[in-house]
Amino acid sequence: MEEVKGSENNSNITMLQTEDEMDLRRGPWTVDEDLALINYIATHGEGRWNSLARSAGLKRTGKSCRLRWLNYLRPDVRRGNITLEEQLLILELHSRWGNRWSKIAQYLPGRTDNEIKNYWRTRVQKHAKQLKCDVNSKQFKDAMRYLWMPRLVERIQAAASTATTTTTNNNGSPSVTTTITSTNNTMSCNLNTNFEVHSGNTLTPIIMNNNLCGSYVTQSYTPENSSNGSDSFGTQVSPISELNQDYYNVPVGSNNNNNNPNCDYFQQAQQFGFLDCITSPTGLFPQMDFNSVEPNTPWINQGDNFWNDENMLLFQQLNDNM
DNA sequence: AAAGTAGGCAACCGCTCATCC
DNA sequence: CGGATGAGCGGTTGCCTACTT
Repeated sequence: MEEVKGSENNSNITMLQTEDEMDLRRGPWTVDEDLALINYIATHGEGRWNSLARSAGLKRTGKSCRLRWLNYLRPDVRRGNITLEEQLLILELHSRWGNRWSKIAQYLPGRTDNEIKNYWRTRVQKHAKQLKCDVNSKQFKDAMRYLWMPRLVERIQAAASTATTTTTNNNGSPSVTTTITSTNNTMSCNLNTNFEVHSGNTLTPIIMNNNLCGSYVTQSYTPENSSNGSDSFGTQVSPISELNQDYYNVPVGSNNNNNNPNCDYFQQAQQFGFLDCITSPTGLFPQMDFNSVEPNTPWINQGDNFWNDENMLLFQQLNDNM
């Protein structure tokens, strides 16, 4: 469908519009339009979108050109499914900042705010719908933090354990060795980075890609202690995030020197220290043993069908204990 | 196989805020 | 100071596709 701005049914509006405005195109972009925009920006650079649209001969608003460029035509836009690592990062960053899509997008190189927003509105809200609760409710936030996000971590670990045993990155960075061992109280895992899970307590980053990145404080997470710093989403903001405040202001930037951009995301995630917050709170939910993970548990390859009977039961137990 | 339905996503709109001239 | 412009955000629309009936 190719719409032209200015409705025939609204003569008053039409009369007020200039001839150029009436010619403005809407709807899907054509290949020719894309090429025109790309070529113009390649020659003249971006910015000043309204004049750019006119100069490039595009019968589009500057706003439309800007959106098309930022969300689709930019060379560094990533296409394809949101990865597990990206999902994890989105969940955590949204828990901190709410619907600050643009800010969240800064930490997912190549992903646009629109894409993240769409992901949230379709996938995440679908989970809330399955649980019959509001996406902004404490109930759902707890489910995300204590069920969904730990599962994502485990799925990432499981995927890494099968996909990468010993690999060497093309850029010559240190090889990634993935080993998952599970004991009663501790699970150690190397997954781009190293960390440990301590039973019922916290997840403590140790080394970031063979670099010790700042000081990390191990802390216990206590859901009731909401007075100790919580954001608009009602989730815990750990002191670690304050220690690493610089990371908030320094977007990841490009991934052009790394063939595995997910490495960046997960590194960011751990730099935030958010993995601290997604293990079971001590004593409050002892039946949730996130550390005894079997690689072949049914949820690992079930895609979005996360809320199976088992997890629904856990969700119910979580609510009973909160 | 055809029709209906639901989900995903690109694109848009309206609004607000910041910056520049 | 005020207008123009850019940028960001929430919400919505409409198309396409996959799935279901």
